[in-house]
Amino acid sequence: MPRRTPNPHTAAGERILATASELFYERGIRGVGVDLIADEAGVTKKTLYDRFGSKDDLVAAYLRRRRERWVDWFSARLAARVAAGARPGAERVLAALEIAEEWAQDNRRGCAFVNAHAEIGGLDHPGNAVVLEDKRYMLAAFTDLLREAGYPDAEARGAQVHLLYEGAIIAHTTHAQPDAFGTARAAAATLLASTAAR
Amino acid sequence: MPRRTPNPHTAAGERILATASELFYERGIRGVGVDLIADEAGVTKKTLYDRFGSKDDLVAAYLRRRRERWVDWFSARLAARVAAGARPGAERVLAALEIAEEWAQDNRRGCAFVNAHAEIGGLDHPGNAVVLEDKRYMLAAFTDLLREAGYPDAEARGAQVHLLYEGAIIAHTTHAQPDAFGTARAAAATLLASTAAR
DNA sequence: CTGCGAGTATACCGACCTGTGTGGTTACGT
DNA sequence: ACGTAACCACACAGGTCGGTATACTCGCAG
Repeated sequence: MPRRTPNPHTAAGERILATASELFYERGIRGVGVDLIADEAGVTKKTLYDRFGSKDDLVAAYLRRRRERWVDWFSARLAARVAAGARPGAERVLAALEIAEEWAQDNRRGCAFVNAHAEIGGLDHPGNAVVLEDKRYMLAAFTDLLREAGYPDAEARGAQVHLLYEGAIIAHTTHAQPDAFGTARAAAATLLASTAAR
Repeated sequence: MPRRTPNPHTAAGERILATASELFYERGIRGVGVDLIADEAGVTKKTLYDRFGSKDDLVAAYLRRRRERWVDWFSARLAARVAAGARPGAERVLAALEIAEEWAQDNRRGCAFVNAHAEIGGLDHPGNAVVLEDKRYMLAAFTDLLREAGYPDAEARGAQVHLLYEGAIIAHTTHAQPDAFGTARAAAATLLASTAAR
């Protein structure tokens, strides 16, 4: 066989992915058909299938793209805070949670990976790996921030902060708590102060 | 008008709701058609629409049923722990998190309300109210547990524990953390000890 | 015994779904 | 100038979606 899915990185492929990304996030994966995506992208279904092979693969590409964007944006934003004087440890963790809140303001449908995981039934879906990748990345981000500050229990505390982060996204998106990220930051501050005071 | 959706509480209606509840949770709301539900319940589509009016209303009924079941099970389980000697405050909060973990073991697709919220696009969907209801209930459950123990900052600490609870469910179902609920309990213990020690 | 609600079976509707196929056109590199 | 990749337009397949319609049977309470 030549190539199963040749190379999506063409002008039309880019448009398809951009369109699909917005539609998938806004209306849900199952709520969007490939016809609509092709139409909105100004492309025929033929081209879509030539570029991406299947809807499932397009979904996986969407998740990868979204993850890429988030990682770039998040790390750049965090680096800026570091450059602006955020000291290692608690200060940087709280900054990370502030950045997450900032992002959540513009993404009212919540975490794309949680949503995708909810919509994707089968475990064999090519998108599931990306979902897990994202969650593990954020977990590692928090533990790394604590480890670099010399916290002896960076693993444990990082995991705890990670739960606060995930919970805040849910509580924010479902409107369960009006100031979910503020709550998360308060909790994180207490947790990290408790360690530092030891 | 006589009655928009007459009365779902008939023998067939019960079978429909039971079948729909399992299918909706296991395969996702959008992943299940009304034809399948009717078939599995041994009922015609006519009957299904006579009982529930629309798929959206059936979805709302599913969420209400699921919430009812969870509230009953959770509160009974918690009452048993109280009867077994769990003291007010941290002990009961940790017990609640243990109960949630127990429940999560048997519900591998995670929180039905989070999943539903992810699948339901429009804010006008009759199921959205139930989702919010559940989240607010669990938030109140934690704050109540702390208030009854005389915590001065029951509101704030309860909200923080609620985030840990929501985060643990996400981290557990996405396999982001192997022992998400253990992590949540450790964090909750630290938070509540921090208050008590003050 | 009669009236009625509940449920049955079957067929249908228009719209939508993912995916495939056949051709024709444009643009670009060699 | 020629080949090739990318793209277009159009049509179609086979199936599912939510929802409706007609007409029949059954059990039971008045």
